[in-house]
Amino acid sequence: MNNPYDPLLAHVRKFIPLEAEEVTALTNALRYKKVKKKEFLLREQQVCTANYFVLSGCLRMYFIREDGVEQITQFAIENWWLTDFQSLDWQQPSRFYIQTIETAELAILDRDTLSALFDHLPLLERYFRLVVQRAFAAAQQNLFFIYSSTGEERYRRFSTSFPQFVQRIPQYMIASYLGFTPEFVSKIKSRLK
Amino acid sequence: MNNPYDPLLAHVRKFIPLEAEEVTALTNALRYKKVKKKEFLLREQQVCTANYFVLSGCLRMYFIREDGVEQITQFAIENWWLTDFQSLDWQQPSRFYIQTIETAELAILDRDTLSALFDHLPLLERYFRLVVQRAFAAAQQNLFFIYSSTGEERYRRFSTSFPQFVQRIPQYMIASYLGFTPEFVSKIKSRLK
DNA sequence: CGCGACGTTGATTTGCCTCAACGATTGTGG
DNA sequence: CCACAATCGTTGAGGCAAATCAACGTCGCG
Repeated sequence: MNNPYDPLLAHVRKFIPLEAEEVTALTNALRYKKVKKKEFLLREQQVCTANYFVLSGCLRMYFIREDGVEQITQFAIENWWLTDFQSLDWQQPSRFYIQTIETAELAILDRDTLSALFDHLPLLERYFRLVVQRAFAAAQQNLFFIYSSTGEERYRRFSTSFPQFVQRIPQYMIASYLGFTPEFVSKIKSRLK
Repeated sequence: MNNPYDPLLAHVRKFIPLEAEEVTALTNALRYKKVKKKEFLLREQQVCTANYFVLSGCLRMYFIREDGVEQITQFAIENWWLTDFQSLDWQQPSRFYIQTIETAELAILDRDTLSALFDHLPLLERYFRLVVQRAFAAAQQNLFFIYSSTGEERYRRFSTSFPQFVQRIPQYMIASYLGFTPEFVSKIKSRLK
């Protein structure tokens, strides 16, 4: 009964009920993949073909600014989906990279498989509607953070709201996500003591 | 056959097919409202109860920063949905205001009505999944803009990508949305000539 | 007409970046 | 197991983009 997708099945069940045969259909649609640290799931210019669910480990999504600096836009830890919808929906080349920060175990849903699965399991539309809605709410929240007050304040709120990220993720990546330089984060930290 | 919801029905049909009786069900679930300039649909601390579709006119969503300045996070013109999902999903007090910029005609879907409608019209889950997915992609795109290059460049990209906004919306609101002061926008514009 | 809302322009200030040098830690091959 | 390089974090000096503050022009509207 134990299978590697258990965290995902539990996540789905938080939103919709699942019959035994539906579990089978869903499980058959998934691909399992174990990925080493710093491997890429998506690179700039590639067309994104899948949605990634993190069973264990940690991912980041980022793009390269014109000045050559990496700009992180999202992290994903256990129980988060990550993909570039802009590329996935319209099959356009992506402007983003998706890369593992730590060794990770993933449940992968390919675009075509998923769209077939929806016809079989209509309630899954609700699950993904709610998941994307939640992600969108998080993006709105993120905008709220970005524009609230000073950089120092922003760092303080981030590290109190998401201490699990501050522990796991290197400081220069936190800096990138918050939109400033590693040096500046360092100076903020020394000021906070 | 002509009814005020036509733009919305057309929008839905871009994503899913609609039978005549489904049109009736959907239409019965909607509320029509004509709203004057500068009226509020949501204020800070209120719990958001509905999702708003713009039939005509223009809305903005914003919050008040700690220093008292209004920070706009989204605009909505014809054929866009706007709501605070964070407040709507978990029935929390909102941190945002939603206000009309121009006189507007709205199609309103109340939270409870919508959830009943989903059981009746399962395909509507797909419609909203795709709409929210599209909104989320736009939010990702917005983050990309925010962190790409300088303020001047950002203004330039915005005004070439969304000229319809620059025409309709007062300059100080564009400034707020882009995250800088009205004075600065003014200076950029003079530099661009 | 006169007032309030909006936009412009200039002088000054400041938050964060840039650049550079220097510890601390990690990991890797001999 | 050590030597050495690479990676990551810290600290300080100087610079720049955008904010702040203030004054003035202009338009629309009661």
